[in-house]
Amino acid sequence: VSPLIRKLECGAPLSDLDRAAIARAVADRRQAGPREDLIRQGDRPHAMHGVLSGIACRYKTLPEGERQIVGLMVPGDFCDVHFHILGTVDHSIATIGACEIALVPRHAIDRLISEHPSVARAMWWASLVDEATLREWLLSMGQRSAIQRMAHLFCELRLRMKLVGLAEDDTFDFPLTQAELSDVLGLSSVHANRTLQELRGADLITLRNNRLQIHDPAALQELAEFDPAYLHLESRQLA
Amino acid sequence: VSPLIRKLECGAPLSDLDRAAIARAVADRRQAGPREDLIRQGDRPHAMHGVLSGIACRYKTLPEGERQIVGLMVPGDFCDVHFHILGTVDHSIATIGACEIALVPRHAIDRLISEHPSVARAMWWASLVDEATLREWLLSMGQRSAIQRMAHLFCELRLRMKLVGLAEDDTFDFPLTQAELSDVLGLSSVHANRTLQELRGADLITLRNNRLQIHDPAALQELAEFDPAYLHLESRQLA
DNA sequence: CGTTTGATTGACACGAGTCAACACCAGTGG
DNA sequence: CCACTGGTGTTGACTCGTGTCAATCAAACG
Repeated sequence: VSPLIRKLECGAPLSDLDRAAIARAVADRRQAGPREDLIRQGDRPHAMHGVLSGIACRYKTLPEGERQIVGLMVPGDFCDVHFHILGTVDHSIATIGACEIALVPRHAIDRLISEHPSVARAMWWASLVDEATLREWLLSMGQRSAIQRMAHLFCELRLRMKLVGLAEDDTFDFPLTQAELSDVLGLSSVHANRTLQELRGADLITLRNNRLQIHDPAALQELAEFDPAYLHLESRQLA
Repeated sequence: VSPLIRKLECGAPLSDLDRAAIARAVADRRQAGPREDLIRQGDRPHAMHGVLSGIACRYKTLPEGERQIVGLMVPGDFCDVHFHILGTVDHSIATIGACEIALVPRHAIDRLISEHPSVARAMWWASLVDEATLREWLLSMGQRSAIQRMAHLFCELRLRMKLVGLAEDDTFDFPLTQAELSDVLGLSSVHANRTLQELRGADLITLRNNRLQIHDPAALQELAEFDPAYLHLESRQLA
């Protein structure tokens, strides 16, 4: 099954008809290379993007070039459910590694939403979870130490990947370079490197060949003071 | 006019009928004292809150008690347009100083939205602006220095207050204590104090008796690297 | 092969946190 | 009227987490 459907099913129960309609809407796909901008700040996007494989990110930059990644999209996530309301976009969206992207034209979204209320509700749920995640990241950034932030991110990604069936054995693809990881966490890349080594040294994780393995999820969650409530999973797919 | 109507008008043009419907929906008011929790993490709120006067905040806390304020609501802002989709709430909402709060029962929201599409669109616009603001705060937290963060916050509040007509002469109510300000910015209260004094020393602002005056908005914006694009104001009410 | 990109390490600097003391109120109650 | 209080703001001294700069190393790649 498409991860997009899997993800939406977490937000609302879907009928076979709903699922079929989603499948039709996301039939148009394209491959995107690594580090490719999908949407640039100021654009007026005409289609919605959904991530089928790989990881994409939202980011904002400052005049001097400092970059902050303000969101990660894993398979199953939509990038821009609602941009047409705001006219222009206030941030950019780019792939991290290579990605497969579903393109949903505006009229297809509109039809999907108006004809399938459950799907509309599920997409609404997903965007509220995104917003809650943003708040949790802000909490992290403001109050957690570097190592806690990093641990917290890994805990979050573990659950999000698990949700779409991509985290067997607490191991999943993690295509971010350390520089990108530091842009997510608001650290310098040097410090990100040292923090990563601390986590490795404590035998909590292994990161090799763009695969991240979490050895002891419970210990990592305790270190991070991770509480999954903000993901609103309701135990539908946890473990 | 109610600040709630003023704010919504920025998101979509409203007819007299729309305005009257909003006015009816927000007719039920209550006074809230300072530092009063309106919604607690885990609650299932049954009514929507709108701020009529004063300032309220969203916040999250860590087990050890560290608090991060993840949003400020000024007059005209709704606190929880959409909570019913998610069941429980993942953060708390509290007043800062004394506030006047409009309470809108669930059924009134539903009716407002279904019978007045322009209002629905405006509320949607408002919640997308909230989300964009969250992203900007995350950028601030990750990449801007303490003094830039503080300057940026003041620039943002100036525009948001102006939007609802509450920032004559670039001066507006600012009821936050320094401790609360530090919870917004992710600083210690000592450092917040010193940063504030730096801004005062540079003759950029005056903060006295819970009133904030911005002497030189342009200079403050330059210091903060403030770009108002994320507020999506479209020059409807700027100056 | 050289070239490039990403990871790693060390030395050092600096922004921000911590702790503790003190000042300045606005209430409050004796 | 005046001590006493508790909350808030202010200051200094010191610590420590993170950033910066620069060199080196490893792996990928044309």
